[in-house]
Amino acid sequence: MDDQAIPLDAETKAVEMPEDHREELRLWLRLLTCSTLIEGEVRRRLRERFDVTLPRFDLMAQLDKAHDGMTLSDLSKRMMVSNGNLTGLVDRLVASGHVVRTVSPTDRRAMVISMTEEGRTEFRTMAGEHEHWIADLFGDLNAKDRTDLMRLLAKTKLSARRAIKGDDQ
Amino acid sequence: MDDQAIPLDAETKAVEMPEDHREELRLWLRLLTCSTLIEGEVRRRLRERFDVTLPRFDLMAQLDKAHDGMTLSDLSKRMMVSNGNLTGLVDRLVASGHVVRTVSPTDRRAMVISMTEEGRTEFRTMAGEHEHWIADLFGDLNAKDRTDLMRLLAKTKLSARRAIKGDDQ
DNA sequence: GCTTATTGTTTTAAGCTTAAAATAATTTCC
DNA sequence: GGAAATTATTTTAAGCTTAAAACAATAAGC
Repeated sequence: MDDQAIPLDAETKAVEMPEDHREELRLWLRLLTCSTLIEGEVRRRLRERFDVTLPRFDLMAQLDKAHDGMTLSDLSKRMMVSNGNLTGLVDRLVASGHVVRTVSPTDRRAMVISMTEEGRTEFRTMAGEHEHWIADLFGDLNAKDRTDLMRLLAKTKLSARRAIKGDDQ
Repeated sequence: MDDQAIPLDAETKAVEMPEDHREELRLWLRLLTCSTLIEGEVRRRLRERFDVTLPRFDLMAQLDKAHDGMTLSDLSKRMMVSNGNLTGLVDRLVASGHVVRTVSPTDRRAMVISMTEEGRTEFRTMAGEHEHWIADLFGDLNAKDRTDLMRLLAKTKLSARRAIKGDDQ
């Protein structure tokens, strides 16, 4: 009866009442929606305009930054995908002539993946347009919005990493 | 030679120089990283803890909100995935006893998907833990951070929708 | 009522993704 | 130098995802 009348301090409340985390849930759903929405559109345009998939574009984006190629493991870490996934992805990019596989001169287990000349040229064209798409998709955010969002996402990333790191050791 | 010495006003600059959109690009990559990081962890925990996949969890989350079931098309719109995708997803959830298919009484083309009693019970357990995971993952954000991020993501979502709507009509 | 267009779903083919197991080469440690 | 552990990659099996085509039922326009 008196539940609502008795004021509780934050500590007591945290211990005695089941906490309400709906706000965080809504935040997560909104973050996911934004991400899904933009990613889907980028996928659609990459296919429509260049007949390329997002994973292939992402892989080439990594290779474009590294001048002397990268090993599968490096790519795997950077792209946050499994090694097995990359095997097939690289197969298809080799078949289409965008990248080549070479055995590492220093480690015979490792494969070094590098872009071909044509792959690089084609990627740069795609990347140029891609940058404009992103600018357009984020076009209604002003300079302050962008700075604030950047900072908050950085904080979110750290928070998530902290939660992930801590959960099994 | 004098390029750097001549000051240009914003308008002139915008027209004559290739614009630099690296900031928006970094913003997008950071948004995507956050989303991927959290989503990956949620997937991992759902599998580990309940042996369920994220798409199945998401589908059940939609059904849990709608008391009298939903048609495939409704689910497709809400979940932002293709119809064909849902066919297989529902197949598997029917096989595991979480949901049932019934033909719509008003439209013989439409299938109404609804949760079974056991499916609902199991989902609520999962949803309860899931909410805590999210609260933990976002745990380092204070109340103001959350409000600000919520607002900025809403703005981003609108901006993206505007850009998507406008691009082919 | 009949034709046409629309809507709802499934099928198909291709590609993406993962975890787990298998394979191969290197490094570490006696 | 040889056994054991680690590291790099591939294979496998299962599931997710999409676009496009096929199919089925309903709605709209005459």
